[in-house]
Formats: sequence, C-alpha cells, structure tokens
Amino acid sequence: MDATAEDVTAKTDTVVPSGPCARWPPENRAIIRQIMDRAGDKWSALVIAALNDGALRYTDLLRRVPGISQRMLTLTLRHLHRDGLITRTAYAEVPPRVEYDLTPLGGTLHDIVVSLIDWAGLHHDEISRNRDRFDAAAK
Amino acid sequence: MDATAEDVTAKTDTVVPSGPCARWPPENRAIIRQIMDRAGDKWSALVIAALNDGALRYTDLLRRVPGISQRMLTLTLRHLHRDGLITRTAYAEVPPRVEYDLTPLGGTLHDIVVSLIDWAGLHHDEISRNRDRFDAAAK
DNA sequence: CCGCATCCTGAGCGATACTG
DNA sequence: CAGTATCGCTCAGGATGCGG
Repeated sequence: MDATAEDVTAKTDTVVPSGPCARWPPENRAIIRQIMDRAGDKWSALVIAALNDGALRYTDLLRRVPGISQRMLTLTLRHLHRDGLITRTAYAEVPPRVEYDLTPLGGTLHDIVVSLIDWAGLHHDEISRNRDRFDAAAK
Repeated sequence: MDATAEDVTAKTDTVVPSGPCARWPPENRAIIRQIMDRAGDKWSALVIAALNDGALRYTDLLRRVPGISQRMLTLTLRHLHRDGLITRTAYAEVPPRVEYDLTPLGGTLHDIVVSLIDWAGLHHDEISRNRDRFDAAAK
C-alpha cells in the first residue's frame, strides 16, 4: 500500500489549474484520494452509520450491516481503527467480547455519511425512474 | 447488472432488526446499495464536485479531475446522466462541443459530496498521524 | 465469540489505439 | 473535440476453514 501511495503521489503531480482538488497542494491529493476511497468504499459508510447509537459488538455489526461478510467486516473495522475513526475495546472475558465505537473524529464523518445514506433513501425512486426513462430512450 | 441486482435483492431479504438500513423495506436495499456504490465510486464524487461553477466540456472535466482517464470519464458521465444527476448537451458545431451540467437532483448530491471532500481535506493530516501511530504500535 | 489466513473469481480500471 | 474499442491486469471481495 505504501509503495502505491508514493507512485500515486508522483503521478498526480501534474498542474491542475482549477477544480475541486485545486484547493490543496499536489502532495496532499494522493492522501485525499485515499481518504475518499476509504470513506466511499463499499462498507465503511454503512459500518460508520451503524454505530450511531453507541458501541456495538462484532456480531451485532454483522447483523446490522446486511450483506457484509466476516472478512470484509474485519478488514473494514481494521481500516477504520487504523485511521482513528473508531475505537476497538477487547474485554478479557469468556466468551471474549469486543466492542467498537466511534471516536470524535469518526463522529464528524458519521454525520456526512448519514446524510449520504439519507439522500440515497430519499431519491432512490426518482433515480430508478430516471434510469428507466434513460434505458427506454436509448432503444 | 440487472441479474445481479435481482440476486442481491433475494439475498438481502433477511431480517434486519435495526441499523441504518432498517428504515427501508428489503426490496429497496439493493437500490440504495447501488446508489451508495455509485455515489462512492472512484470518480463520481470528483466529477460532481468539479461541476460546482456551471457547465463544463468533456475536455475541461478531463483536466479538472486529476488522474481520470478518458474511459472512466466517459463511463462516469454516462452513469451520472442515466441517473438524472447531470445533463448532457451536444451542440451541432464544428468542432463538436458537448457540455455537462448538474441537474437540480444532482445539485442536492453535490452539496453532500463537497462536504465529504472538504472533510477529507480538513482531516487528512490527523488521519495520517493516526495511521503512523497505529502502524508503529503494531510492531 | 471473535477474527485471521487462504484460495479464487470477476468487476473495475488504466493504457493504448482508433473513429465521426 | 468527443468519444469508442480492445487488451490486460490488479485487487476488491465472497466462500471456506482454522485458530485464540
């Protein structure tokens, strides 16, 4: 991952006169790209959104995020933990118990992610109609 | 794509007692998933963000979204157009000219996407530190 | 109960070359 | 200028089984 990050930095060092990325210097573009990819990847948003009412255990998350596999939940949690967006607390009990919760930083992302999910829920019917109309017109 | 969508619908038809997706009936989950994937895919957010100050031509977008390839710009624009998030206007001139702009619906997503990009820009340094700390502690 | 390791498939994406 | 067509690859992500 580190090697690719450096490559990206080298490649995106082109002149960008304007646009949404022009606000930041070139060396930050790769990092912002990475964060965008992380925030927008298939599961992070839903996991963050699932933590809106307090800490949850691994198995609870597995249930509350429909369709996620064990593997992807584990990976997503580790990434979010690494970025400091969630905390991981393991209790030395039998059976073992691990709880995940949002950090303050994760909470700020949480709000944005929830608004995105709400947006999808609000407009999915309109978008479906648009798609049908587009596909019909394409024929 | 259609076949997989139906499969997903069938598979996600399980009971989800709570969580961020519980607000909507099961048959909408697949559609919301698709919209989330679209909104969070590698380029859509940046293309939408690039359209903040009015219509842009194909080549302008190619310049303003650093790193995007012709192929991915074409595909992204077509998807966004199909979903009714952007308009496509072709002028019968020589040389040809095509302009893309946000629809009102796209504008509502634009605001969310911009806040996400701003979030990434605001917190990238903090996240980088978190990653370094995490990686150091892992050793 | 929690979660890591392995294998495997295919969608996503980039590079390149070509058209109207 | 604004795309389309094709090739090739990387890697996300699902399935399964094992280990603490």
